[in-house]
Amino acid sequence: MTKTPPLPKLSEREGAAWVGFLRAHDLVTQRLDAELRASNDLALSEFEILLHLARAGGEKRMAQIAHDVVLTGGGVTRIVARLEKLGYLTRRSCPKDGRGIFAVLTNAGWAKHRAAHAVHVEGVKRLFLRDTKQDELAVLSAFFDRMVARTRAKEQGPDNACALDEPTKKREAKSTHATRG
Amino acid sequence: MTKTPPLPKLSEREGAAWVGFLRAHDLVTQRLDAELRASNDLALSEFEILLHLARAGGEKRMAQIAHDVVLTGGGVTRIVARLEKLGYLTRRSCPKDGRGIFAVLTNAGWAKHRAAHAVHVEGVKRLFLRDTKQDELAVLSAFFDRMVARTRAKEQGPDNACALDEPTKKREAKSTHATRG
DNA sequence: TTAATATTGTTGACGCGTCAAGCATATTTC
DNA sequence: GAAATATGCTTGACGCGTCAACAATATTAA
Repeated sequence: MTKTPPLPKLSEREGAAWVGFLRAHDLVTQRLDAELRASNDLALSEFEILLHLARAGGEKRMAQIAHDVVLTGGGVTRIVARLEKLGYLTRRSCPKDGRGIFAVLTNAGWAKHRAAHAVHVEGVKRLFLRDTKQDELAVLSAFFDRMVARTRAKEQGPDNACALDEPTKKREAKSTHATRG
Repeated sequence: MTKTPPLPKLSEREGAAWVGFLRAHDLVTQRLDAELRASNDLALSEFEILLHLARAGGEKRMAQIAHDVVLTGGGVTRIVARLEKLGYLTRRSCPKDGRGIFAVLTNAGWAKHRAAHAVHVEGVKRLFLRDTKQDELAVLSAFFDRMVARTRAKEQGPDNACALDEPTKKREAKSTHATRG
Protein backbone atom coordinates (compact mmCIF):
# COMPACT_ATOMS: atom_id res chain seq x y z
CA MET A 1 0.00 0.00 0.00
CA THR A 2 1.39 3.33 -0.99
CA LYS A 3 -0.47 5.28 1.60
CA THR A 4 -2.46 4.05 4.56
CA PRO A 5 -5.48 6.27 5.17
CA PRO A 6 -5.68 7.87 8.63
CA LEU A 7 -7.02 4.63 10.15
CA PRO A 8 -7.86 6.11 13.53
CA LYS A 9 -7.82 4.08 16.69
CA LEU A 10 -8.93 4.70 20.24
CA SER A 11 -6.54 3.98 23.05
CA GLU A 12 -7.60 1.60 25.76
CA ARG A 13 -8.55 4.42 28.02
CA GLU A 14 -10.31 6.42 25.35
CA GLY A 15 -12.45 3.47 24.43
CA ALA A 16 -13.22 2.80 28.07
CA ALA A 17 -14.26 6.41 28.61
CA TRP A 18 -16.56 6.38 25.60
CA VAL A 19 -18.22 3.09 26.39
CA GLY A 20 -18.46 4.08 30.02
CA PHE A 21 -20.12 7.31 29.01
CA LEU A 22 -22.79 5.51 27.02
CA ARG A 23 -23.45 2.85 29.63
CA ALA A 24 -23.43 5.25 32.52
CA HIS A 25 -25.94 7.49 30.81
CA ASP A 26 -28.31 4.70 29.95
CA LEU A 27 -28.17 3.03 33.33
CA VAL A 28 -28.53 6.20 35.35
CA THR A 29 -31.28 7.85 33.33
CA GLN A 30 -33.13 4.59 33.18
CA ARG A 31 -33.05 4.21 36.92
CA LEU A 32 -33.88 7.82 37.58
CA ASP A 33 -36.82 7.57 35.24
CA ALA A 34 -38.08 4.51 37.06
CA GLU A 35 -37.77 6.18 40.45
CA LEU A 36 -39.55 9.27 39.24
CA ARG A 37 -42.38 7.25 37.78
CA ALA A 38 -42.74 5.18 40.91
CA SER A 39 -42.78 8.16 43.24
CA ASN A 40 -44.50 10.78 41.10
CA ASP A 41 -45.94 9.16 38.01
CA LEU A 42 -43.67 11.31 35.93
CA ALA A 43 -41.27 10.37 33.16
CA LEU A 44 -37.81 11.86 33.37
CA SER A 45 -38.46 13.75 30.15
CA GLU A 46 -41.62 15.20 31.61
CA PHE A 47 -39.94 16.18 34.81
CA GLU A 48 -37.16 17.86 32.95
CA ILE A 49 -39.65 20.14 31.29
CA LEU A 50 -41.24 21.00 34.60
CA LEU A 51 -37.78 21.69 35.91
CA HIS A 52 -36.82 24.02 33.10
CA LEU A 53 -40.12 25.82 33.35
CA ALA A 54 -39.68 26.31 37.07
CA ARG A 55 -36.15 27.60 36.62
CA ALA A 56 -37.43 30.05 34.03
CA GLY A 57 -39.95 31.43 36.48
CA GLY A 58 -42.88 29.35 35.35
CA GLU A 59 -43.13 29.81 31.60
CA LYS A 60 -41.23 29.29 28.43
CA ARG A 61 -41.86 29.11 24.73
CA MET A 62 -42.06 25.78 22.98
CA ALA A 63 -39.02 26.31 20.80
CA GLN A 64 -36.98 27.36 23.79
CA ILE A 65 -37.96 24.21 25.63
CA ALA A 66 -37.03 22.11 22.63
CA HIS A 67 -33.61 23.71 22.60
CA ASP A 68 -33.07 23.31 26.34
CA VAL A 69 -33.92 19.66 26.55
CA VAL A 70 -32.61 18.65 23.13
CA LEU A 71 -35.87 17.61 21.58
CA THR A 72 -37.72 18.13 18.32
CA GLY A 73 -40.53 20.62 18.12
CA GLY A 74 -42.95 17.80 17.59
CA GLY A 75 -41.63 16.00 20.63
CA VAL A 76 -42.14 19.03 22.83
CA THR A 77 -45.66 19.51 21.52
CA ARG A 78 -46.48 15.99 22.62
CA ILE A 79 -44.90 16.09 26.05
CA VAL A 80 -46.45 19.47 26.76
CA ALA A 81 -49.80 18.10 25.64
CA ARG A 82 -49.40 15.29 28.13
CA LEU A 83 -48.48 17.63 30.96
CA GLU A 84 -51.37 19.88 30.05
CA LYS A 85 -53.81 17.00 30.19
CA LEU A 86 -52.43 16.15 33.60
CA GLY A 87 -53.11 19.70 34.71
CA TYR A 88 -49.50 20.69 35.35
CA LEU A 89 -49.38 23.46 32.78
CA THR A 90 -51.38 25.59 30.38
CA ARG A 91 -50.71 26.98 26.95
CA ARG A 92 -50.78 30.68 26.38
CA SER A 93 -50.13 32.43 23.13
CA CYS A 94 -47.42 35.03 22.89
CA PRO A 95 -48.73 38.56 22.37
CA LYS A 96 -45.68 39.78 20.50
CA ASP A 97 -45.50 36.84 18.14
CA GLY A 98 -48.65 35.30 16.80
CA ARG A 99 -46.92 32.02 16.16
CA GLY A 100 -45.48 31.65 19.63
CA ILE A 101 -46.94 29.48 22.38
CA PHE A 102 -45.93 29.61 26.02
CA ALA A 103 -46.12 26.64 28.31
CA VAL A 104 -47.09 27.98 31.74
CA LEU A 105 -46.87 26.09 35.03
CA THR A 106 -50.10 25.82 36.99
CA ASN A 107 -50.20 25.62 40.77
CA ALA A 108 -50.47 21.87 40.46
CA GLY A 109 -47.47 22.02 38.18
CA TRP A 110 -45.41 23.91 40.73
CA ALA A 111 -46.42 21.45 43.40
CA LYS A 112 -45.56 18.50 41.22
CA HIS A 113 -42.24 20.04 40.43
CA ARG A 114 -41.40 20.45 44.09
CA ALA A 115 -42.39 16.91 44.94
CA ALA A 116 -40.49 15.35 42.07
CA HIS A 117 -37.53 17.66 42.51
CA ALA A 118 -36.72 16.21 45.89
CA VAL A 119 -36.67 12.69 44.52
CA HIS A 120 -34.71 13.77 41.48
CA VAL A 121 -32.00 15.58 43.40
CA GLU A 122 -31.60 12.72 45.79
CA GLY A 123 -31.27 10.32 42.88
CA VAL A 124 -28.72 12.47 41.09
CA LYS A 125 -26.64 12.64 44.22
CA ARG A 126 -26.84 8.94 44.86
CA LEU A 127 -26.38 7.70 41.30
CA PHE A 128 -24.39 10.40 39.61
CA LEU A 129 -22.42 12.52 42.03
CA ARG A 130 -21.59 10.23 44.89
CA ASP A 131 -17.91 10.06 45.82
CA THR A 132 -17.01 12.74 43.34
CA LYS A 133 -14.59 15.34 44.63
CA GLN A 134 -14.75 19.03 43.87
CA ASP A 135 -11.81 19.06 41.51
CA GLU A 136 -13.17 16.07 39.63
CA LEU A 137 -16.50 17.81 39.34
CA ALA A 138 -14.76 20.77 37.79
CA VAL A 139 -13.17 18.52 35.18
CA LEU A 140 -16.48 16.90 34.45
CA SER A 141 -18.55 20.00 33.95
CA ALA A 142 -15.82 21.58 31.84
CA PHE A 143 -15.74 18.45 29.74
CA PHE A 144 -19.49 18.32 29.22
CA ASP A 145 -19.67 22.00 28.48
CA ARG A 146 -17.03 21.58 25.84
CA MET A 147 -19.01 18.83 24.17
CA VAL A 148 -22.22 20.80 24.21
CA ALA A 149 -20.57 23.96 22.96
CA ARG A 150 -18.86 22.04 20.21
CA THR A 151 -21.94 20.36 18.81
CA ARG A 152 -23.82 23.61 19.02
CA ALA A 153 -21.06 25.76 17.66
CA LYS A 154 -22.88 26.99 14.59
CA GLU A 155 -26.32 27.21 16.11
CA GLN A 156 -28.06 30.13 17.65
CA GLY A 157 -30.64 29.47 20.32
CA PRO A 158 -34.26 30.34 19.51
CA ASP A 159 -35.86 33.59 20.50
CA ASN A 160 -37.83 33.58 23.70
CA ALA A 161 -39.84 36.70 22.94
CA CYS A 162 -41.83 38.28 25.77
CA ALA A 163 -40.43 35.91 28.37
CA LEU A 164 -40.89 36.78 32.02
CA ASP A 165 -37.29 37.72 32.68
CA GLU A 166 -36.88 39.55 29.45
CA PRO A 167 -34.85 42.66 30.21
CA THR A 168 -35.28 44.67 27.01
CA LYS A 169 -33.48 41.96 25.25
CA LYS A 170 -32.14 42.85 21.86
CA ARG A 171 -31.35 40.45 19.12
CA GLU A 172 -27.65 39.82 18.95
CA ALA A 173 -25.94 40.96 15.80
CA LYS A 174 -26.80 37.99 13.68
CA SER A 175 -23.87 35.77 13.07
CA THR A 176 -22.12 35.45 9.75
CA HIS A 177 -24.40 33.14 7.86
CA ALA A 178 -27.15 30.91 9.17
CA THR A 179 -27.66 27.94 11.42
CA ARG A 180 -27.44 24.82 9.24
CA GLY A 181 -27.10 22.08 11.87
CA MET B 1 -42.57 22.40 61.14
CA THR B 2 -40.92 20.29 63.75
CA LYS B 3 -38.44 18.71 61.42
CA THR B 4 -37.46 19.73 57.94
CA PRO B 5 -36.89 16.66 55.79
CA PRO B 6 -33.45 16.42 54.18
CA LEU B 7 -34.46 18.85 51.41
CA PRO B 8 -31.53 18.14 49.15
CA LYS B 9 -30.10 20.70 46.80
CA LEU B 10 -27.54 20.61 44.06
CA SER B 11 -24.78 23.16 44.03
CA GLU B 12 -24.34 25.32 40.98
CA ARG B 13 -21.57 23.14 39.71
CA GLU B 14 -23.33 19.89 40.47
CA GLY B 15 -26.39 21.01 38.58
CA ALA B 16 -24.26 22.14 35.67
CA ALA B 17 -22.46 18.82 35.54
CA TRP B 18 -25.71 16.87 35.56
CA VAL B 19 -27.44 18.94 32.93
CA GLY B 20 -24.26 18.99 30.89
CA PHE B 21 -24.08 15.24 31.08
CA LEU B 22 -27.59 14.84 29.73
CA ARG B 23 -27.20 17.39 26.96
CA ALA B 24 -23.78 16.21 25.94
CA HIS B 25 -24.98 12.66 25.63
CA ASP B 26 -28.03 13.54 23.57
CA LEU B 27 -26.21 15.89 21.24
CA VAL B 28 -23.23 13.67 20.64
CA THR B 29 -25.05 10.38 20.19
CA GLN B 30 -27.56 12.09 17.96
CA ARG B 31 -24.87 13.46 15.73
CA LEU B 32 -22.87 10.26 15.70
CA ASP B 33 -25.99 8.34 14.77
CA ALA B 34 -26.65 10.71 11.90
CA GLU B 35 -23.09 10.43 10.60
CA LEU B 36 -23.18 6.66 10.80
CA ARG B 37 -26.47 6.52 8.95
CA ALA B 38 -25.27 8.89 6.28
CA SER B 39 -22.01 7.05 5.69
CA ASN B 40 -23.01 3.46 6.34
CA ASP B 41 -26.79 3.22 6.63
CA LEU B 42 -26.35 2.01 10.16
CA ALA B 43 -27.96 3.24 13.35
CA LEU B 44 -25.64 3.82 16.26
CA SER B 45 -27.43 1.06 18.19
CA GLU B 46 -26.86 -1.31 15.31
CA PHE B 47 -23.24 -0.40 14.97
CA GLU B 48 -22.68 -0.88 18.66
CA ILE B 49 -23.81 -4.46 18.35
CA LEU B 50 -21.51 -5.08 15.42
CA LEU B 51 -18.74 -3.53 17.49
CA HIS B 52 -19.32 -5.73 20.51
CA LEU B 53 -19.57 -8.80 18.32
CA ALA B 54 -16.29 -7.95 16.62
CA ARG B 55 -14.57 -7.36 19.92
CA ALA B 56 -15.81 -10.73 21.12
CA GLY B 57 -14.26 -12.45 18.14
CA GLY B 58 -17.38 -12.53 16.00
CA GLU B 59 -20.09 -14.08 18.12
CA LYS B 60 -21.99 -13.55 21.29
CA ARG B 61 -25.17 -14.71 22.96
CA MET B 62 -28.27 -12.55 22.90
CA ALA B 63 -28.42 -12.07 26.65
CA GLN B 64 -24.78 -11.08 26.73
CA ILE B 65 -25.37 -8.48 24.07
CA ALA B 66 -28.35 -7.13 25.96
CA HIS B 67 -26.17 -6.71 29.02
CA ASP B 68 -23.30 -5.10 27.13
CA VAL B 69 -25.33 -2.47 25.39
CA VAL B 70 -27.93 -1.92 28.12
CA LEU B 71 -30.96 -3.14 26.26
CA THR B 72 -33.92 -5.40 26.88
CA GLY B 73 -33.95 -8.91 25.55
CA GLY B 74 -36.74 -7.95 23.23
CA GLY B 75 -34.80 -4.99 21.97
CA VAL B 76 -31.81 -7.13 21.10
CA THR B 77 -34.00 -9.65 19.33
CA ARG B 78 -35.28 -6.89 17.10
CA ILE B 79 -31.96 -5.22 16.32
CA VAL B 80 -30.35 -8.57 15.64
CA ALA B 81 -33.26 -9.45 13.37
CA ARG B 82 -32.64 -6.26 11.44
CA LEU B 83 -28.93 -6.94 11.12
CA GLU B 84 -29.65 -10.49 10.07
CA LYS B 85 -32.00 -9.33 7.35
CA LEU B 86 -29.27 -6.99 6.16
CA GLY B 87 -26.91 -9.94 5.96
CA TYR B 88 -24.46 -8.77 8.59
CA LEU B 89 -24.97 -11.68 10.96
CA THR B 90 -26.53 -15.07 11.41
CA ARG B 91 -28.18 -16.82 14.31
CA ARG B 92 -26.75 -20.05 15.61
CA SER B 93 -28.08 -22.04 18.50
CA CYS B 94 -25.85 -22.90 21.40
CA PRO B 95 -24.99 -26.58 21.66
CA LYS B 96 -24.55 -26.56 25.41
CA ASP B 97 -27.75 -24.69 26.15
CA GLY B 98 -30.83 -25.38 24.11
CA ARG B 99 -32.26 -21.98 24.93
CA GLY B 100 -29.24 -20.00 23.88
CA ILE B 101 -28.83 -18.21 20.56
CA PHE B 102 -25.59 -16.82 19.23
CA ALA B 103 -25.42 -13.86 16.92
CA VAL B 104 -22.54 -14.51 14.54
CA LEU B 105 -20.91 -11.95 12.27
CA THR B 106 -20.86 -12.84 8.58
CA ASN B 107 -18.12 -11.69 6.23
CA ALA B 108 -20.36 -8.83 5.19
CA GLY B 109 -20.80 -8.07 8.86
CA TRP B 110 -17.06 -7.88 9.44
CA ALA B 111 -16.68 -5.64 6.45
CA LYS B 112 -19.47 -3.39 7.57
CA HIS B 113 -17.95 -3.21 10.98
CA ARG B 114 -14.61 -2.11 9.61
CA ALA B 115 -16.14 0.53 7.39
CA ALA B 116 -18.35 1.97 10.09
CA HIS B 117 -15.64 1.68 12.72
CA ALA B 118 -13.46 4.21 10.97
CA VAL B 119 -16.27 6.75 10.85
CA HIS B 120 -17.23 6.02 14.41
CA VAL B 121 -13.77 6.41 15.86
CA GLU B 122 -13.21 9.62 13.97
CA GLY B 123 -16.51 10.97 15.29
CA VAL B 124 -15.76 9.99 18.85
CA LYS B 125 -12.43 11.73 18.68
CA ARG B 126 -13.89 14.85 17.14
CA LEU B 127 -17.05 15.13 19.22
CA PHE B 128 -16.17 13.44 22.47
CA LEU B 129 -12.45 13.34 23.13
CA ARG B 130 -11.09 16.44 21.47
CA ASP B 131 -8.99 18.67 23.70
CA THR B 132 -9.15 16.23 26.57
CA LYS B 133 -5.89 15.66 28.36
CA GLN B 134 -4.68 12.36 29.69
CA ASP B 135 -5.25 13.16 33.31
CA GLU B 136 -8.75 14.42 32.58
CA LEU B 137 -9.45 11.25 30.68
CA ALA B 138 -8.45 9.26 33.72
CA VAL B 139 -10.91 11.19 35.85
CA LEU B 140 -13.64 10.67 33.30
CA SER B 141 -13.29 6.95 32.87
CA ALA B 142 -13.01 6.44 36.60
CA PHE B 143 -16.16 8.48 37.04
CA PHE B 144 -18.15 6.57 34.45
CA ASP B 145 -16.93 3.26 35.76
CA ARG B 146 -18.09 4.21 39.20
CA MET B 147 -21.54 5.03 37.91
CA VAL B 148 -21.82 1.81 35.99
CA ALA B 149 -20.53 -0.30 38.83
CA ARG B 150 -22.90 1.40 41.23
CA THR B 151 -26.05 0.86 39.24
CA ARG B 152 -25.05 -2.70 38.57
CA ALA B 153 -23.90 -3.45 42.07
CA LYS B 154 -26.35 -6.24 42.81
CA GLU B 155 -26.49 -7.70 39.36
CA GLN B 156 -24.58 -10.57 37.92
CA GLY B 157 -23.89 -10.59 34.23
CA PRO B 158 -25.52 -13.34 32.18
CA ASP B 159 -23.75 -16.53 31.27
CA ASN B 160 -22.13 -16.67 27.89
CA ALA B 161 -21.95 -20.43 27.65
CA CYS B 162 -19.75 -21.91 24.93
CA ALA B 163 -18.41 -18.55 23.87
CA LEU B 164 -15.29 -18.45 21.74
CA ASP B 165 -13.01 -17.18 24.44
CA GLU B 166 -14.51 -19.29 27.15
CA PRO B 167 -11.67 -20.50 29.37
CA THR B 168 -13.41 -23.19 31.42
CA LYS B 169 -15.52 -20.54 33.05
CA LYS B 170 -17.24 -21.54 36.23
CA ARG B 171 -20.29 -19.91 37.70
CA GLU B 172 -19.38 -17.58 40.52
CA ALA B 173 -20.69 -18.43 43.95
CA LYS B 174 -24.12 -16.87 43.66
CA SER B 175 -24.51 -13.70 45.63
CA THR B 176 -26.55 -13.34 48.79
CA HIS B 177 -30.06 -13.03 47.45
CA ALA B 178 -31.15 -12.17 43.96
CA THR B 179 -30.97 -9.32 41.51
CA ARG B 180 -34.21 -7.38 41.80
CA GLY B 181 -33.44 -4.24 39.78
C1' DT C 1 -47.79 46.70 -1.18
C1' DT C 2 -46.81 42.28 -2.83
C1' DA C 3 -44.33 38.36 -3.33
C1' DA C 4 -40.75 35.25 -1.71
C1' DT C 5 -38.81 33.18 2.26
C1' DA C 6 -38.20 31.79 7.11
C1' DT C 7 -39.94 30.48 11.57
C1' DT C 8 -43.33 28.45 14.99
C1' DG C 9 -46.13 24.91 16.41
C1' DT C 10 -49.14 20.84 15.31
C1' DT C 11 -50.25 16.36 13.21
C1' DG C 12 -50.23 11.70 10.70
C1' DA C 13 -47.15 8.13 9.72
C1' DC C 14 -43.50 5.76 11.28
C1' DG C 15 -39.17 3.67 13.60
C1' DC C 16 -37.38 2.07 17.75
C1' DG C 17 -37.26 -0.26 21.95
C1' DT C 18 -39.94 -1.54 26.26
C1' DC C 19 -43.29 -4.49 28.63
C1' DA C 20 -45.56 -8.53 29.62
C1' DA C 21 -47.17 -12.90 28.03
C1' DG C 22 -45.80 -17.14 26.03
C1' DC C 23 -43.04 -21.12 24.78
C1' DA C 24 -38.90 -23.90 25.24
C1' DT C 25 -35.20 -25.50 27.85
C1' DA C 26 -32.40 -25.71 32.43
C1' DT C 27 -31.96 -26.11 37.13
C1' DT C 28 -33.48 -27.01 41.67
C1' DT C 29 -36.26 -29.37 45.10
C1' DC C 30 -38.78 -33.01 46.74
C1' DG D 1 -38.05 -39.03 38.15
C1' DA D 2 -41.57 -35.35 38.64
C1' DA D 3 -42.91 -30.90 39.98
C1' DA D 4 -41.69 -26.33 40.77
C1' DT D 5 -38.99 -22.63 39.52
C1' DA D 6 -35.69 -19.95 36.83
C1' DT D 7 -33.63 -18.51 32.55
C1' DG D 8 -33.38 -17.43 27.32
C1' DC D 9 -35.52 -15.77 23.44
C1' DT D 10 -39.50 -14.15 20.75
C1' DT D 11 -43.78 -11.57 19.86
C1' DG D 12 -48.06 -8.49 20.07
C1' DA D 13 -49.35 -4.31 22.02
C1' DC D 14 -47.89 -0.11 23.24
C1' DG D 15 -45.40 4.42 24.61
C1' DC D 16 -42.31 7.78 23.09
C1' DG D 17 -40.22 10.89 20.08
C1' DT D 18 -38.70 11.74 15.14
C1' DC D 19 -39.74 13.15 10.43
C1' DA D 20 -42.01 15.48 6.92
C1' DA D 21 -45.96 17.99 5.50
C1' DC D 22 -48.91 21.70 6.74
C1' DA D 23 -51.14 26.05 8.33
C1' DA D 24 -50.35 30.33 10.40
C1' DT D 25 -47.59 34.25 11.25
C1' DA D 26 -43.12 37.05 10.56
C1' DT D 27 -39.58 38.89 8.00
C1' DT D 28 -37.21 40.32 3.95
C1' DA D 29 -36.82 41.76 -0.87
C1' DA D 30 -38.79 43.85 -5.00
